[in-house]
Amino acid sequence: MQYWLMKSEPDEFNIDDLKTRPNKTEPWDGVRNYQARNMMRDQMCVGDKVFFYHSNCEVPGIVGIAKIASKPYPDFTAFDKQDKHYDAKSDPANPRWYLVDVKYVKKFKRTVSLTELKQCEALENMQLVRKGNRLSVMPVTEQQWDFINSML
DNA sequence: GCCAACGTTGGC
DNA sequence: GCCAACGTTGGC
Repeated sequence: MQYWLMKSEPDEFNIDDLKTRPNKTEPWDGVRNYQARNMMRDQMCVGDKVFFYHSNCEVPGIVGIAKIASKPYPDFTAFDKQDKHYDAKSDPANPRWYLVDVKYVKKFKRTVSLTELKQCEALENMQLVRKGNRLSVMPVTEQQWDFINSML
């Protein structure tokens, strides 16, 4: 089993939205970055655990835990002309973009803020705290996972 | 294959 | 709202 961190802008889709979805599950659509896609398409397995991260907001940070709830499958929003994430170059016969379903596990009692994460020596190699990092999906090591859970 | 121009992300 | 960092595009 692997661990991940996935970012979402809370104005668009936050952890409470995930919790109130049918079956507490939502397709993680709209990722249009190849590195992030490769991780979802090639590495994610059902049952992998995910830190749910709120970005581009008042207090950016990790707000809870989710898990991977489906195998990777083509991102259907790329085929929908009405959709904000429509991509004419994604051919349904040979899809360019993939996603997985993500299911709610729990919300932390408090947000573990980015500021706080940056202050931890144990996390200095984490991609998230590196300058200029813009990846919306990234791997987390078991050590990092355990450490962050111990910060609560 | 280089690289300038442009668009996006996301912290602050 | 600003802007640094980074990814993508497209001319050459």
